[in-house]
Amino acid sequence: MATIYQVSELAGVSLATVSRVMNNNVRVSEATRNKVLQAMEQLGYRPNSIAQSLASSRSNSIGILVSELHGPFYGEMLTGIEAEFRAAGKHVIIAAGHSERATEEDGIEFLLSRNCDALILHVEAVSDQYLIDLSKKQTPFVLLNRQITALADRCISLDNELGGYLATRYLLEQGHRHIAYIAGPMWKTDARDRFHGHQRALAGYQLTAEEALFFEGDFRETGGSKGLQALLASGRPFSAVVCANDEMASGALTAARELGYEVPADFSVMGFDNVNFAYYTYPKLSTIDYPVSAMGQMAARWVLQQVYQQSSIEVQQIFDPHLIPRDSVAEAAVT
Amino acid sequence: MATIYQVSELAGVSLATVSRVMNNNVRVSEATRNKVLQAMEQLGYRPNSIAQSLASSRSNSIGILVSELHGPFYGEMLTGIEAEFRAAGKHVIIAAGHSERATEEDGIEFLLSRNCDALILHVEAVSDQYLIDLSKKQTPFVLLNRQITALADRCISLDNELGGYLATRYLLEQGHRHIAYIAGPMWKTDARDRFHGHQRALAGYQLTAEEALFFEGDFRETGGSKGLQALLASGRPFSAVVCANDEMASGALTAARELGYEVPADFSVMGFDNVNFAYYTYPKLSTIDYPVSAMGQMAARWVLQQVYQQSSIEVQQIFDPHLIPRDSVAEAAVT
DNA sequence: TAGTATTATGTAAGCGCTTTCATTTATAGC
DNA sequence: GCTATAAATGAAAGCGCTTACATAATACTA
Repeated sequence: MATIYQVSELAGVSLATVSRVMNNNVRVSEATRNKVLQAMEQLGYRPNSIAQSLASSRSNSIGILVSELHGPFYGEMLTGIEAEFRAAGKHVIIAAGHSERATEEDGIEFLLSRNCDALILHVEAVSDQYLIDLSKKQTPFVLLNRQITALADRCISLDNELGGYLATRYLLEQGHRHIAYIAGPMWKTDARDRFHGHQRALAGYQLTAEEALFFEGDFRETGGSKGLQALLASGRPFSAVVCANDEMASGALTAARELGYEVPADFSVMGFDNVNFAYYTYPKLSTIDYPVSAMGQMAARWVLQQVYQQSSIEVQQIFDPHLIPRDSVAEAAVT
Repeated sequence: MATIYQVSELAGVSLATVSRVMNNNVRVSEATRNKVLQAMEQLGYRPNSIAQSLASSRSNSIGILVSELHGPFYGEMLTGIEAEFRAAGKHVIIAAGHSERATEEDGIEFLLSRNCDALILHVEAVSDQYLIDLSKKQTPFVLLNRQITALADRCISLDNELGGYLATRYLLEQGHRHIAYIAGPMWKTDARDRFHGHQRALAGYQLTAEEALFFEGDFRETGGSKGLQALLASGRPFSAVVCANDEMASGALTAARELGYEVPADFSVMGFDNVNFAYYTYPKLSTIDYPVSAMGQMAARWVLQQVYQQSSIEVQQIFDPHLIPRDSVAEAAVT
């Protein structure tokens, strides 16, 4: 591989000049620039990004930590991130945290050791304090899908409360008055926020959430099926159930079918997230869209703006979810 | 950040010695090693991987090019790859090729410019010749899910023909004799191979594929629904349809329902790939499992073995698919 | 115990760039 | 035409490591 030195020789200029041409430094005359460009072409020169990084103390790499690389969610996020950085000539190093504290901390440590210029973190298990401490170190980072007051300016998240509100309001508008709720693990902020939105929507109709119609699930399919069974077993009538995510909604759908109920004829089901398979369930799941790709892209922009000084870029920190009506919700029968 | 120099000062040894303890070079006495380790600890020293790379001309990074980062397929693959490399202290740089020639070549160029030690490529649009040319350059690479004779030793792929065979044989075993086929784009090798497997299975029962019961789809949902409509319109009776992938199978399922047919009562449907949502369709899709995560892992091992000389590692190049029976296939009614 | 083979450590030359500072060359002002 | 100023280029010092090669310390042999 040709080096900058060979280019400089062939072009008959100094190293420094070649470097200037590469970095589009203004201080090069047209004539020289052309000579250099031609020499590069001729040698098939490609800069050594490692050497560039060492000399400039910038790796042009951004570390991404997500919980999983598979699954319907993170792929979308990565897509948004990668596209944005690729266009900017930066590259992305990925690591998986598997929602476990030790693995997440490990992953961050790993990315840091890779000299990333910045980090985009989607972490669940690590403590707020850990992140606050991390923020005092060198490497800047953004947090996706997490709100920490002390770090508010580096958080990009969804208005989960609004999403919860929209889901339940939709059901109310369809005439439902007895609405069951299958929540996520309530120690997770987003699970709590979604439920609060649910409560607010009910309050708008002078209703409150009934204790007997609440089930705390685990954001997985089994949580949804267990939840539906528990709800049914409670004996309290309901005409709709909102699930705090699509996995649980899918579980509820399956359980309903197995128990001989028909959705949405017997009761309606709402999901949350609009993951890819929500479209493949039967009936197709009505849900709340989580604009995860856009949020990933925005995280990338935050980095571009804060770390690489691309100041023209606008950053939006809070995203709004919106309703995706499909087939799993119907109007309530008039009682 | 502390440098190796500061460590060496604190420990009272030379640069070289510190470097040796880092690289676990044997030629260091216990006493010195401990002194150095302690100094590192004390300074919170972390080696600068960029400088290491420049000096050793090894970046410890592996470039991954996949078609998409989202979707049910590539995430699994990346999971397998990342886990393997992470454990080996290597890192992964990802880029998306979007199944377009220019973007794929671009992506490869990009990864190359990042000084990757090796590449793992899942490319569809780039020509065989391009890859053969690439193989003559410095950077080694493995090909996932692609067979090129001239590059056989760096191909890791699924036995698609076998998969196609298994799918159809299963249907035959269930008593089906009139089996329709919705293929992928026949210019793609895997689509062709799967179809050949189908033919071989039929031949085993002294049957041949009927022209009228063949439809060339596009591996997408719409291809499946259009395909089913065309098949139905042909007027030829069939009791089962095998789709060359799960997306098309899902499309067929939806179309069947919309046209008033019931699966598997009216006819059975087979998919291929076993992507995550295959479990969420109704009825749950019987399909052929594509061990994509294992294959990703194997690609990573190939790299570890070939590029980083971890010779103890075994590499398997051809993977076998296997049958996943679920609910979309039933026994054929006796005629 | 001298002489040799080993083993442990140090010295210093890069790796391929960026960037500061100094120098040369062109442009302008009078 | 000569100085003052700006623009273009060059020289060279790193960036933080690895790795020959040289040297010093220790162990082994006869």
